[in-house]
Amino acid sequence: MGHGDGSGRLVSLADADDSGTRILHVDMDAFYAGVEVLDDPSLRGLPLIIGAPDGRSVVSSASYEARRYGVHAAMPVAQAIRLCPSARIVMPHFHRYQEVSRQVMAIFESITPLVEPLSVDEAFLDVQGVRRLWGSPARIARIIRERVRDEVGITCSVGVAATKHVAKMASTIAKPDGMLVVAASDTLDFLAPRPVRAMWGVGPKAAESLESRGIRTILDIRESSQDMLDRAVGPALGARIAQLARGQDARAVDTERVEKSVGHEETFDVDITDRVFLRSELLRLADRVAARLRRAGWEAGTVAIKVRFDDFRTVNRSQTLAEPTAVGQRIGEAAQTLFEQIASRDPVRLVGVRAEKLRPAGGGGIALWDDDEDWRKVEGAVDTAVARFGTSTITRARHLGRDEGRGAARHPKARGLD
DNA sequence: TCTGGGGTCCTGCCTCGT
DNA sequence: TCTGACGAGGCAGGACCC
Repeated sequence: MGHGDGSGRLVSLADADDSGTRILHVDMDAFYAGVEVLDDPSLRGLPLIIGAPDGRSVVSSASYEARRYGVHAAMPVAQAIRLCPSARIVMPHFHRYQEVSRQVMAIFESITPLVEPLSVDEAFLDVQGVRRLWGSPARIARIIRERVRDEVGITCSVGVAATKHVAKMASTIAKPDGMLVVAASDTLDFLAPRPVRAMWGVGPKAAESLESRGIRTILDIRESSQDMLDRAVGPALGARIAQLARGQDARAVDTERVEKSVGHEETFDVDITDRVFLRSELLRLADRVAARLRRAGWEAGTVAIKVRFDDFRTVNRSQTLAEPTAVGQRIGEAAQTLFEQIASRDPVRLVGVRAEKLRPAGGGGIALWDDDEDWRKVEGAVDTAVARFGTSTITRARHLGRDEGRGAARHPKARGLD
């Protein structure tokens, strides 16, 4: 287990017992704020709020200096400014965060091929198979922390444990800039005193329901009947937390997670009653969704919309399409039809469009590859597609088969590009 | 006081086919 | 032909995560 090192950080001792561990959870510290400091060192040590200063935006990330004032992610920026008037407000630079994220993930992948990114700023690593190469899991965790700091310039926290759930909890406790190793034999003692809310998957509602029944710690979960847990949080979550509380978590590090839906939504600066404008916004969002689908080589089987009214009431509508599609116009028309089915004419603060039930594109079209071997599917003929993107950026083009998505038949115009 | 945007998963209800 | 049971799948809402 770990200890405080006097700086407020939690760092496991060099000879910490890591027996029975194989999973690392690595989490960047206040990632967006860290990247902003990296790019502008004059911000170091200042309370930073990452988020748009106007409109209805919320805090995307806050530096630890700002967090001391009670500022946290998802809080309205206006409220954050009231709590910490001296904070510097920085507009988010999401592309830059993606870029730094790729650097960090590349370090992980240079250590082990078993990397499961959870988001831009965190990942699970399974290091069982690379121990002979790099050493014990705790040693690998130290190497990663050093390399991320030295090669990228930001800090991260690492949890080392036998399971994903415990590794995740350990990294949270170790934050910021810390590391916590939980040997397999220490798992139950580590979990026992923690509040139920600390478990991954237990949010405010589930925690409230458990606490109202006197279940406050993970030990309480362990000592509760399955029936009681099921009544509190439902059978699925009840079964899961019962297992996790006993340190049982068989989930492997999954390197091949596939997207199940793709969507875009937008909150307006002011609430909108103009139906024509709202319909055009749905079409615009549908175009963006469709473009992403085509880039990824997917088609949508279902289109869903989300409408949030001025009183924050949220309505979802979805429709399964007769034919899957990645065409913006068709997704947009489906979205508009769903929108018309909503009777309320109250002012709208948000609309969203989501493509669900994704499947590989197989309805024909053209696949175009670029220099980076990224490919996108384009509707229409090769002539139009190649002319649209220019031969300088296209290295290969191929007809997509109707059934298999990437059929082999080649258009004469694609010859020479392949 | 004000509540983003991108997702996943679960639950309950309903319809439909067998 | 009618009826009830049952499972599958569609749909809506909500909790949760970063």
